[in-house]
Amino acid sequence: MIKDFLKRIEEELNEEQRRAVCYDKGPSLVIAGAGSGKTRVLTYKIAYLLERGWKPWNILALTFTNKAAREMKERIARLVGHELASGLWMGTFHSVFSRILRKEADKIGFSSHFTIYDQADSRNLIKTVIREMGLDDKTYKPASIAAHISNAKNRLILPEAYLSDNAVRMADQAAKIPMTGEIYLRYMSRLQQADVMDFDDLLLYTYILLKEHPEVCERYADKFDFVLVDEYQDTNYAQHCIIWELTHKQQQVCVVGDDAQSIYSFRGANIDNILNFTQKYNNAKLFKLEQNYRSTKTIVSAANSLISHNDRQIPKDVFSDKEKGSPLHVYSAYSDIEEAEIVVNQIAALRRKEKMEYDDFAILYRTNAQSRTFEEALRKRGMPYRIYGGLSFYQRKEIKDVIAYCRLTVNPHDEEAFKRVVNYPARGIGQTTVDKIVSAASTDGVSLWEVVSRPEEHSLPVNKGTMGKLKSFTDIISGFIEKTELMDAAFLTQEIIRESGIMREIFQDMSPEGMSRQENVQELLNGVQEFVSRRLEEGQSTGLSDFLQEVSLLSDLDEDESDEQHKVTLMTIHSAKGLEFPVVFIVGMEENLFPSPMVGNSQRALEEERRLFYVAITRAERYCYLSFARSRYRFGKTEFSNPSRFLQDIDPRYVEMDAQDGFSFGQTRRRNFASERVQTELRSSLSSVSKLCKYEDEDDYGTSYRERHHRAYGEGVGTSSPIVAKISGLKPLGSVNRQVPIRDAKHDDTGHPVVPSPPSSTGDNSELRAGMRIEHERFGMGVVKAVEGSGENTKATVEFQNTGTKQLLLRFARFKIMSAE
DNA sequence: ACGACAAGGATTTTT
DNA sequence: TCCTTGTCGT
Repeated sequence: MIKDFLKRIEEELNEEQRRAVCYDKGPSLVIAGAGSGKTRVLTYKIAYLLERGWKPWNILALTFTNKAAREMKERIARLVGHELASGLWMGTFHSVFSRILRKEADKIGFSSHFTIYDQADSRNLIKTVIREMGLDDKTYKPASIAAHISNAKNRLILPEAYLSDNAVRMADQAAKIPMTGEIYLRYMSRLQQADVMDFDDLLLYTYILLKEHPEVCERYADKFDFVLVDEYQDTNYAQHCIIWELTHKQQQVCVVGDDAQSIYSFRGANIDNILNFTQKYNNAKLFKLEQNYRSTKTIVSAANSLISHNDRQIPKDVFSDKEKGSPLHVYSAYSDIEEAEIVVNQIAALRRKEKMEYDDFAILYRTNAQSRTFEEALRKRGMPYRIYGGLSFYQRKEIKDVIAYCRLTVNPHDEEAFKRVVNYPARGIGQTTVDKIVSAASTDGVSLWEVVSRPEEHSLPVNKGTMGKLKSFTDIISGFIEKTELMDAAFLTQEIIRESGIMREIFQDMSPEGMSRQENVQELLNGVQEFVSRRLEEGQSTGLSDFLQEVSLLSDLDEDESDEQHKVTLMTIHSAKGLEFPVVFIVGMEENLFPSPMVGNSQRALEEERRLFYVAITRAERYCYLSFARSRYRFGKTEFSNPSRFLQDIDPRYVEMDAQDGFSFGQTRRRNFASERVQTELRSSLSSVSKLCKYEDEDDYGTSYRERHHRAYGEGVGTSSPIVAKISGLKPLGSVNRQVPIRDAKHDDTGHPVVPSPPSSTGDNSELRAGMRIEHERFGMGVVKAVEGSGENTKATVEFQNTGTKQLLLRFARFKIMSAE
């Protein structure tokens, strides 16, 4: 068994990768250059440990995204089987820690059903606190205070320490926000009061738990015999410290990352974690994966020459064995409109000459605002495209509303959820009433829910009519709470949508925006249903609380690959990290845009922008185009700009200038001033043209009617375009998904909640034997590997063609037997 | 309590 | 420009 695996390692990994995989004699740092097979090393390493007899439940693997965790789990399952892989402790920092925190919740003053505030909730609460303290929210800007607090949490500074830290005090004084510490203190106690944590708390409290309860710390440190961390360059101080607490005793930790791709400092990531790792773990072994399997020699060399301008980095020599390839092309455009045209022309030319598909191209930019001109240019040419960025699925109002009801049901003390839905749909409970509730709550030191469910005891000064309205609201929520034990998440969510009045509110609005809201809610219901089916098959609980735990830490729904068309990709460089494309256009290479003007004089910040550029270049497999515009429409008027200094950071040997116009780094040339009016006129005529043909040839266009409406109404296509893609595949409204009968549910006897019957399986599955081929409703075609257990607990191990090996509880699994062989 | 209008602000965003 | 936020009037 292990022999086979070693042979596989021999065949599929290069020498350095193999060394990194097989090293298990202590801490190690794997510096993985761009495109060097980082994920491959991580997955093989975990598989190797399993083959060597380490137990999956003793291995902890941490990632930053759910997607990364999921993909890695799948790849490991393919190597060692689903059975072993499913026992791994693998997930995002936040999801793994929230799991631990729920288990140990009583030790840190929370219940195991605590809910989670997203950034908006947290900001709202901070705003409330600022106002309650009588401070001016022009001086104390909630967003900025929230950033200060988040920073403090990421650096493990509690309110008490914050208040007594002199350096911090001076800094806040200088910034004219001396009360920040007090706001922080109140904010924290308010969260605890509501039995809620924000994203940063999931890290902060995990650290506190480990520090204040040595026996707990020891338990987990002993449990996790091996800890692996992906994207280590993006960890913050808190994450670093937690990892240290868990690993310093056993010293079995492997962190993987690339310091050259550290681009999230604005979210607290600290590049020093990776730079100083070998000092912190002083016998740590360093591996460098330097062979790039993605890009041409020229692209790799160009990227190297760029990044060599950074001082703070781990020396490495990334190289490629691929063809030399063509140089990076730099285009100079007169305007942003022309820049877009150049890009679009180039796409057309390459498609023709090199037989490329639209999805071979990516247009990468520094800021989302730049997408528009490209969108218009692509649309004008009838080229299909997809824009990532903008509002994610779970940030849409209608989704947040439903989730807020769910949160309130699971944790009625959740303040932000309460405020969000107490008057939605409108039930005549206005701001004044809410203010009274809040004030009564803070006088008595209880939650809003506590006040409204026992108004007499907390002397709530409202009139009879309002009291009645509050009563009917609490009755609705109490009704949901009673059902949490009886219904699964899918049924309860439907119930919530129906009984809360959200359905009436949303499903009568037939405007295009209304339709899209309906579809989103529908999509959420499908998601809950999928969650429930999956958990049933895996024999796990399916309550609303379980669903909420998962969904609170999800940023977007899974991408639906099935109806994937060939489309040009438009996204920010940040969101392109980890991806690759045969052809990459990096646009807007201008001073005042990239590097961002926000970097100021900070060397550190400038180096991060340079790393961002490095990330952008290294996304390209074969061709990389850079472009800048000498004039750009920004904030309503035309601005002139100079080429980015970063263009000079690339060794000219790897760059080719656009023939028609070399570029100078001096002043913008005068002809641009002369053409300002022409540009403006051109712009308005173009936009009117594009208005005229807006809905023409819809089917061939990148965005559908609906997608454009999302944007037009500020709902964003978003990272959500996968969702939009899903939506367009949905049935028109009125026909409702069979599994989630919103309409039909009206006829249910809602007065008597029942335990839902599990999804009916397609027939008697007792016939199932190993070797049979089946077609599963969601997982597709598969072969039965084994059947074990009896009666209700009969389980089958099935190897699916595309989705890996899964264990199914026959009682719940939905599949058809295709053949006996 | 809600719609209409004005003013101000405007990176990047894995959880 | 375009989006969010706040104020004002009904």
